[in-house]
Amino acid sequence: MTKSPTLEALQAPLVSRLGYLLRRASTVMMADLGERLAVVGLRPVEATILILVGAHPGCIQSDVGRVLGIKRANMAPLISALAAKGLLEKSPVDGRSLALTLTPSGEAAKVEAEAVMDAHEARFEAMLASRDAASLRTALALISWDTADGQMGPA
Amino acid sequence: MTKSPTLEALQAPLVSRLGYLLRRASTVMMADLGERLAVVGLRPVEATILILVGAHPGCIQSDVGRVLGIKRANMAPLISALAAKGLLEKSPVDGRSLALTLTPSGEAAKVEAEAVMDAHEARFEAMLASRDAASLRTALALISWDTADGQMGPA
DNA sequence: CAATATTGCTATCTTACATAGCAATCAGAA
DNA sequence: TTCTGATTGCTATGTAAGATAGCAATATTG
Repeated sequence: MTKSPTLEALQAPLVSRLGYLLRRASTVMMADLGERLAVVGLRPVEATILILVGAHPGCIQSDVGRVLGIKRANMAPLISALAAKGLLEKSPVDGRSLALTLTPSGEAAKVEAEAVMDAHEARFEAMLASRDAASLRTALALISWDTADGQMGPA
Repeated sequence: MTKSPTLEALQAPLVSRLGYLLRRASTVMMADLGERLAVVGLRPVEATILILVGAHPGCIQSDVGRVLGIKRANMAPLISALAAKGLLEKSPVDGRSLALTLTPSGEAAKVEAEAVMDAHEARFEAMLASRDAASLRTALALISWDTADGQMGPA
């Protein structure tokens, strides 16, 4: 069917590249996480927000956006959607900032999401030697914080 | 009473998560690569294709798409654009498949792109202990190939 | 040969993310 | 205090990656 080079051979010049592997691995994990979270009715971004707000009740919407690298413009409808689902509440802390809190069902969703994510991670971590897992975290953390402004990119 | 946590504290529940770090690190590296390649007038996907075709002259368009996880529908305009830029040539190998080859200027662009990517990678690899760099590749490769069909996701 | 699969392609939809701008509000300097 | 500039939430809109659907031509297979 396919002519000369096998697909393995074709990608040879790429598999040695760190950035390529990173993107690939990230895609694979995101896909897996997406599927698993869909069962609970959440997208990865939403689960992330629930976990973050759950860990810091009353945190400010703009701060959440800053930490996750989500722009104000995209943050607004995201939070509104979660609020509309009854998972979190917005309460003004001053004339402009909104403090976020999980509702009881939001708390429940957060717990579910965390369980899903734990299982998800465990599956992948099991593929790695413990030495590699440790180094992986070290390396990824170093790369992740390597931004000009210490500010993060999109979540 | 929940005071405003620092951004560092806010993201605490996330930095321990492998998938989160992966996505972040991937974004950081892609952003860097994007900027650097823009200088040469290429996007990451385009550079990747040039490198791949350059390493395997006469390879089939559909195979390139398969390896990079790019769907036929999106592959067509991508290749056409590179051909329109005079960087590669399509030549029918049978009634339906197209063999891809770099033009001389495509070859030049590929060399430039490879230089840019080498520098790009060196910069990030320099941040890591050699032990971590090695483990990082091992780990990423394992995660990357962990797909149901052995087929890759989007590039 | 007939049935099926593959390839390249166009058109279109969805979704993540970015930009622009607005009204309200807060904070710091004069 | 008052003026100025920055911040917050928000709406509307643009852009770009990727996915889906379907077509015509061709190749492969039973």
